[in-house]
Amino acid sequence: MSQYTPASGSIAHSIASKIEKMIADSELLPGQKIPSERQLCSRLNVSRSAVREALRELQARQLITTEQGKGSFVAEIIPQAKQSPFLQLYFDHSRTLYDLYEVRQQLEGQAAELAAQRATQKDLYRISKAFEDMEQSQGRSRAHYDKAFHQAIAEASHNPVLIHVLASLEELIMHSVQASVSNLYHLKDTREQMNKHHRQIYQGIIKGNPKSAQKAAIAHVSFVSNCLQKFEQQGSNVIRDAVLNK
Amino acid sequence: MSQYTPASGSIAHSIASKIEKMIADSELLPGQKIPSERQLCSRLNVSRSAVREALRELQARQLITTEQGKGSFVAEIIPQAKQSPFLQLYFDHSRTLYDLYEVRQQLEGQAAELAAQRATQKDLYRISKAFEDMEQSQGRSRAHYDKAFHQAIAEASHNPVLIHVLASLEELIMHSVQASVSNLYHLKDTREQMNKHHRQIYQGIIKGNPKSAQKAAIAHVSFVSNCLQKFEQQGSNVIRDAVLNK
DNA sequence: CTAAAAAACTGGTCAGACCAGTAGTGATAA
DNA sequence: TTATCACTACTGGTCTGACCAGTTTTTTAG
Repeated sequence: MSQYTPASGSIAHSIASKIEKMIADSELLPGQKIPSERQLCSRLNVSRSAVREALRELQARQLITTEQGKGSFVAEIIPQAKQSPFLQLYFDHSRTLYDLYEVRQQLEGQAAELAAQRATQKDLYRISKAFEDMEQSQGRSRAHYDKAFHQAIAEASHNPVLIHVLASLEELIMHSVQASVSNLYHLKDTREQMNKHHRQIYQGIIKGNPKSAQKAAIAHVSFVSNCLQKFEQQGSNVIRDAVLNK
Repeated sequence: MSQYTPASGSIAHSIASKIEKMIADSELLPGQKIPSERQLCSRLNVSRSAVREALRELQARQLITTEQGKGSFVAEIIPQAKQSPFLQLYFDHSRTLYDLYEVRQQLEGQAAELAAQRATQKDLYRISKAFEDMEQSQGRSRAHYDKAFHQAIAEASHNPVLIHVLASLEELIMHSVQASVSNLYHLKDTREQMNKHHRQIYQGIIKGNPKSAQKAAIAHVSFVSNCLQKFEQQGSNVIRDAVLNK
């Protein structure tokens, strides 16, 4: 076949998308064999290199597995949703979680500091509401309000870059950590400590005391980081025990 | 080259792993260009198809982006910051530059602080070299060494997250600002002020004084930000005059 | 009928060619 | 002088056809 087709994106990618769709539509079932590369070539009227790159893409995304001499097969397990690339990258280093929190600590501190300086009435209302919701909530929903609280503070900094970066870090952390922050709430003293931190941050912002808010935010993130670090080491059995004993 | 190497897994995958590791180790920074496919071919002594499949794998995992005619680039840790409609919205406003520097200020401070604590002999050597190169250089190349200096410090923090975020911010700043930092050097008093800052940062790190280094870095970034802000307002005619009068 | 050998698959790699965008260079025209 | 445009030398994208290295099937020799 001649070599034309300017194509949108790339042929290889469009092939990958086709196969992906077939898998998604259950036309190809897990464990099932995918037509051989040479078959796909002639059927789709493209070169083998294009097909190979397409398969390599699906391979990287763990949608298929490939064995030399045998063929390519639809992967058995698909469940894991897309997780952030950079995290997968760091997954080996357990230090990564610490690194993430180290940076986050600094930026949360800055966000709280700026929020104390710049928050409008509207911002203060939102922060107050988030704070109260958080105090009253329990269990799983607590994590949600926790997040909302921090986000409200970030937005009150009125620095879009800061907001954006913090949101990115949040996402990385979410994907990274197995023991969700919500688990920490199951330990009584931990919970009380975090409440205390939150109140300090809140007070600092409301009263327009930047340094106080910053300091509290840094202490808070630092504390959470340390707790998570401990759990990472001991495994999550501690949490389970605590939950069971409750 | 002949085609041997039964290889474990596959050549393509091992190439991908190599590049992945370089990204993880911050040897390749976000936004940075990856050697062209043909360069990688000859350097690694493999065929282009193998290289292409490796890049396709990294592409699928969103660790790199590829553009026809341009090349492949390490992806940003801050997802689609440039495309983010949220940030794009603010990009016109000159305030955005201020926002960028506000965050950068904080992170450069942290980087300097950590560098003063964690820098190895190798790090110190690199930082020293960058510092001396910068002091001796003039004109356009100065901006290059300036960047290298800050980058060396960031890497000495040994926090990959921090390194990547700073690199991403650098990218955003580059895109945002018309008046390059290098222009600032054309003003004598500005130049001297920056030299002074750089020396303070350098001394703080070399002597292992985190707080001093942090403070100097924050002051430095703050100063640069203010200067740029001024020029943005007045237009760049001031710079031109200064250059002409020299 | 069985077991070993051969043939016909499979994916993995290599080589060289050409197409299609991009960017820098230099010559030409205004 | 400056601005424009064609040209050239990059970049990635695709195609072709060959050979290597495993796996499976078929054939063949015992």
